Amino acid sequence: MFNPARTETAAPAMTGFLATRALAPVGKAVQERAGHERASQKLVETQKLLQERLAPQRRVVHAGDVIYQSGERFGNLYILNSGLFKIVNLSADGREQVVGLKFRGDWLGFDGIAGGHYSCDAVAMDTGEVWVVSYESLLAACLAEPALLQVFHTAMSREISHDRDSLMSVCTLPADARVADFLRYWAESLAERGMRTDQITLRMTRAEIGNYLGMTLESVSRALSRLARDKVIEFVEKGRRDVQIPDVSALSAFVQRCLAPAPALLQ
Amino acid sequence: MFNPARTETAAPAMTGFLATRALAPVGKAVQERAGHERASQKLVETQKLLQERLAPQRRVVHAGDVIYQSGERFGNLYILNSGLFKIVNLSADGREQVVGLKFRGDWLGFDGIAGGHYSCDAVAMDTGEVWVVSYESLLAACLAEPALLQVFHTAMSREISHDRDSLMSVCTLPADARVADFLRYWAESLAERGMRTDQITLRMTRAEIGNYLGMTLESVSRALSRLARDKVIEFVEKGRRDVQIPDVSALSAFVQRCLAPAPALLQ
DNA sequence: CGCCACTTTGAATTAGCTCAAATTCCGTGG
DNA sequence: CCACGGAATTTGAGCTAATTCAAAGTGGCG
Repeated sequence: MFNPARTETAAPAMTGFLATRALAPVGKAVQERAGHERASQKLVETQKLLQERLAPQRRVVHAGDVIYQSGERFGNLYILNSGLFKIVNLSADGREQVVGLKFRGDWLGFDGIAGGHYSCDAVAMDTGEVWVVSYESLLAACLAEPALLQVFHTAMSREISHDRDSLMSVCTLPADARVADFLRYWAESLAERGMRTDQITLRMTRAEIGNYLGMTLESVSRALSRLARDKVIEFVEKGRRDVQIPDVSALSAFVQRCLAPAPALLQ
Repeated sequence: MFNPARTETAAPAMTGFLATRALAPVGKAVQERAGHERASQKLVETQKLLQERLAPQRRVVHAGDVIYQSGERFGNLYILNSGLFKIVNLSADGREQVVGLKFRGDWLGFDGIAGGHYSCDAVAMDTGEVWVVSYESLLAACLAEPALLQVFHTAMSREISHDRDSLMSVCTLPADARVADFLRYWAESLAERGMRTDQITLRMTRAEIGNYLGMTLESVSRALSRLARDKVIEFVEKGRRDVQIPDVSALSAFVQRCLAPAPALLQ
C-alpha cells in the first residue's frame, strides 16, 4: 500500500516523455545505439498513447513503498514511468523470493487478473513515478482504441518471455555467469530505455541480488569480485553500489567463458 | 511445425466438453473435490465460449509434433484441449531449457505477441488436440464479446503467476523437494481439469524432468527413489513412468520436511 | 530374443553454501 | 567536523548437497 503521508502528486515538469530527453543515451557502438534509440522512441510513443487515452493518475513513490500486496483485491494495473521496483513472491511456508525487477515502461499487476487478487508484492526500491490505471477503465479504453490493446498485450507478452529467460538463466548458468548475465540484462534494459549504461547503480543489497538469482549473498560478492578482477566491470571508488560497465559485450563473453567445458590452459 | 502427414481432423465424438465427463474426478477429500469440480466446470464453460465465438480449427497432434518454433512468425494462439505439451527455450549459445509444461485449458503462443515472432518451441509430448486461433480473429471476437477478452487475459495472467512460482521453486527448494513439488503441481493441475490424480503417467524422461527443474537426471531418479522409500509415491509395478500418489498432501508435507532446519533425531 | 534407450545406484569430485571474522561504508549525533 | 555504531560487504576455511563419471539393471519394441 502507498504510505499516504508520503504520497505526492507528480510535478508536471519532471513527468512525461520530455524528461527522457534529458537522459539521452551515451552508448558507444553506433548501430547498437540506433537499436536502442528506436526502442526508446517506441517507449515514448507508447507512454504518450497511454497518457492521452487513459489520463492515468500519477503517483510518486519512494524506496520501500508497497505498490500492492499479495492477497489484496485486484483492480489496478501500474505502468512504471521511472524508478526501480521489485516483485516478491511469498510462499505459504514463509519462503520469500524476488521474482522480478521492473523498470520504466514495465507494467505491474498482471498477476492479479486471473484470480481477482494480486499474488505477489510489488515494492519500490527507489524514488519513482507510477501511472495507476484501473483494469476496467483500461478495457473500456481498449475498445475505443485497439492500439492500446496491443500495447497492453505486448507488455504481458514481454513479461512472459522474460520470466522464461530468468528461469533458463537460473537453471543453466553457474553462479558467476548468472551474475554477469544479470548485469548484462540490467545494462541492456537501461539502454533500451534511453538511459546511460556505462555506470549503473545497483539499488539492491547483495542479499537481494542473490535471492533473485538463486544464490547466497556471499556468492554474489565473490562473483562481482571476480568480474572486477577480470576487468569486466569496475567498481566506482568509494562504495560498491555503483558499477562501471565499460563494455556490455564483455559480460556476454564472460558468461560464455563460464560455460566453456575445458579451460585448456596449456598446449 | 505440424507434420502434415500426421495432421488429422479431430473426430467429433472425442472432442469438445463432452469428452471431459467421461474422465470425471476420482478424488478423495470431498471439499477438495468440490473445489476441483468448480474449476473443472469453469474450464468447460470457457471452452464452450471459445468454441462458440471463435469456431477454432481443431488439430490432433502426436508426441513430438512441433506446434510452433522459436523465430517463426507469430500469428496464432493455441488452446489446449487435451494432451501434454512442453515449452522449450533455446539460447543463442545452444543451451536448451524446458520452461513450461502445459495441459488442457492452457494456452500457447503468448510469447509471440510482443516481438511478432515466437521466442520458444512448443512441442507435443503426447497425442492431444489443440484449437488454433489467429490472434487477429481473437481480437476481433473480443470486441464483440468482452467475456472472451477476460478469458484471454486470465490465461496470460495465470501463466505469469505460474512462471513466478516455478522460479521460486527452483531458487528456494532443495532437489528432493523440487521433485515433490513438481509432482504436487502436476497432480493438482490434473485435478483442476477433472482428471484422475491417484495414478499419473509421467510422459517425460528423467532428463526432461531434470532439465525443467534445474537438476541432473540422476538427481531426479534419486529423489523419486527417496519419495518411494518414504511411501509418498509408489511406482506401478512394471515400468517407472507411472506414479501412484495416494495422498497429494503427503507431497506438500515432504517438501516441508526437506525445508525443516534440523532433523532433531535424538531427545 | 536381443537391442537400445532409459533408469538406477554407487563412488568420487566440486560448486556453492555455511560459518566466521575482518573491513568498509554511511548516517547520526555530539 | 569527527567519532561512533550498525548494516552491508568482502574474504577465508571447511562442509555438504548435488554433480560427474561409471557400471549395472530394466523394459519396450522390432
